[in-house]
Amino acid sequence: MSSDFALESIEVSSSPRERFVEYLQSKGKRVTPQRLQLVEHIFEGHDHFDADGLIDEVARLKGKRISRATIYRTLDELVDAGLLIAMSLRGRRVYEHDYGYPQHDHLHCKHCDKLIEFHSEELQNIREAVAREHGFRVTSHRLIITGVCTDCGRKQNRQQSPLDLV
Amino acid sequence: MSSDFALESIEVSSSPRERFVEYLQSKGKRVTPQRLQLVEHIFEGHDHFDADGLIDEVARLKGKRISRATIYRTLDELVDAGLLIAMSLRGRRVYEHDYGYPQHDHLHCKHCDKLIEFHSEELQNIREAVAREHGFRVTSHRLIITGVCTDCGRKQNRQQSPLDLV
DNA sequence: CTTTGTGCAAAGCGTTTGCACTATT
DNA sequence: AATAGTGCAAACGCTTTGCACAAAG
Repeated sequence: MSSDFALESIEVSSSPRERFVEYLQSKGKRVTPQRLQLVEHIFEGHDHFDADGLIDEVARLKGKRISRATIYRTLDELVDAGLLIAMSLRGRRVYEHDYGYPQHDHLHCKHCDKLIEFHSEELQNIREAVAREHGFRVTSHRLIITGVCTDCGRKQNRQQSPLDLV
Repeated sequence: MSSDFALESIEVSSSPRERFVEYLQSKGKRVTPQRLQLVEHIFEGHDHFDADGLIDEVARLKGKRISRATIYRTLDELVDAGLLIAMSLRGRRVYEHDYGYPQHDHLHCKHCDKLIEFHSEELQNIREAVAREHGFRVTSHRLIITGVCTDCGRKQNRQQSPLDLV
């Protein structure tokens, strides 16, 4: 409390890699090159991705080869560790960074599949009000607003999405 | 325009079966016993269901036997016809009545998988505001609030859900 | 009679798993 | 040395599809 670095203990800003290592150690799991390479790659910038895309990207990475199985297993661990959030979109799993990101929801363009983030304070209130009303203990929510983004709207939206499944 | 039944063309309240038949005919599709049996069964009361449950139920129905393939194909048609809405939950498709139901969203209990419906007027406003802000043309939205329902909460929530995927 | 729908079984797609081998602890 | 992780390929669960036969228009 009276440390020179008191503020640091509130504003811990460790890297995703560090957080993941901590998590692994706290669970008695091992720190492997594959796991490290994956956290680092995933947090090098791109935000929304699926396992398949990741497999492709990682395939042409310099380091150790990483198998499909390990990628799926590591993604689960990153979700457990609170570094990633998973959601289901068109029947496949999509991941996004959780660590260091403010709570948000998504606009989903059904033409180009793009995800646009937004934040709404009021949504939090709705969530609480509804939960209270139904005696429900909330752990999370997911709001996806589906439609057509500006770019695709301009393209006169020629084709219709075959299946309107959100 | 000057018909005796001008009002009827605004407030048509036909049954799901009638609507489906209209839809099929308008598309040049055929009205088959399987399709009719399915609409009727689906709109006989139960609200949220998946293809598998439907297959089981239909299996012990008196009428014509209906194959898995036909059930999947007909569900797609019912969605196209605007009678059902499909959503993805834990990686599987779940359907619910759209025809004759007011717009609503869901609380999803991750223990017992129950879906509870609720309606929020404010959510519509959020939706519009966000869309306007991003130049997005909205066609639909889906809000799922995940947590533990009253019943499961009482049972001291012993076990944790293995995968927190919404 | 033409054309679409059905049932079957096989294929597809994303994800998971069993197992022998490798590597971390 | 003991135990957990990896890669591989096979298995899985849900959904879709190709094809020959049946039936609606």
